[in-house]
Amino acid sequence: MPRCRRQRPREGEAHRCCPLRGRVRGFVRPWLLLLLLQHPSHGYELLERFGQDERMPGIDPGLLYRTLRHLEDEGLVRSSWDAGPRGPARRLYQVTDEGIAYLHAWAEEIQATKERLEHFLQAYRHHFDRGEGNE
Amino acid sequence: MPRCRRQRPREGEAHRCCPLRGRVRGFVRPWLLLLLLQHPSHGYELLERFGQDERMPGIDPGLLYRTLRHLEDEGLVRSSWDAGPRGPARRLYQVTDEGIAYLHAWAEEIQATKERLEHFLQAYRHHFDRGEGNE
DNA sequence: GGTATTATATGACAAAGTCATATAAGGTGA
DNA sequence: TCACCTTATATGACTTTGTCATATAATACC
Repeated sequence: MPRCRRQRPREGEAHRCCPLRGRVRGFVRPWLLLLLLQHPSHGYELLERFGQDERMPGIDPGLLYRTLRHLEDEGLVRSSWDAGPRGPARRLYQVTDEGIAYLHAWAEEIQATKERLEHFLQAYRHHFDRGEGNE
Repeated sequence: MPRCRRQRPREGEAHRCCPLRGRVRGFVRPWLLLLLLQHPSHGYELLERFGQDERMPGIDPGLLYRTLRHLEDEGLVRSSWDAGPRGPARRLYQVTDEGIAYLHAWAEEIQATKERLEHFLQAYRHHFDRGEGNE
């Protein structure tokens, strides 16, 4: 795999290859909504729920908490402080009606994206299946 | 659909809703490599090829030209000036061996992403199929 | 009291995408 | 010749998404 040549490594450090390269992005928001719809959670728990299933995208804590805040700013989720059975209080999120409408729109978009990925894979396989024997 | 509340509209203009919202991104580079592999093109032609098929993601000219340059910086494509039959000279791109290796890696990643999207859609449908009758 | 765990959060930055606009060569017609 | 259109490449300012490192604070446990 080629390394990124644009990003200069920091002083005294090995070159750190761009981790984004090779990953389709923009998929965290609908997952958060769906997980919260399955049952209301706080950030830390969502972090664990994301980590448990490898079929879900990995997530960075900073991104998770910031995304939750954004979703709340936009009225897609609502939060309330909850003094759990132990540990510090946590912010419990749940999806609003607007959030559900948003999720439906997202699901359609994801369906379309899935079809585009399928089209790509089909074109990709077609190219290399045909080319294999001739080159 | 909810509107973005973070982005302020410009003076005298209607609020312009975030077009990114609701779209899975990060998919332009492999498409460029595959299109160029099908046959070498210059930027303007790629722009048209992207526009012709709705199963491909839309692309902005600025992003296209910049992405081509990045791919070249990274050694994934090579370019040469080509004085076409008419109009100004254009930069003709073709994929390198490194670019092909990169595309193969991308294809695996896209396969995995497609499966993650399927998993999302499945969980989404499962949630709403079950919930529909009860609410 | 000191340390680990639980929990939320911010700052600096990289990467991808959007929108507007600049620049320039070449073709065409008045 | 000049104005204007098409073809073609490119840059600047900005937003959004994601990464990595780190800060902060309450609670639990020894």
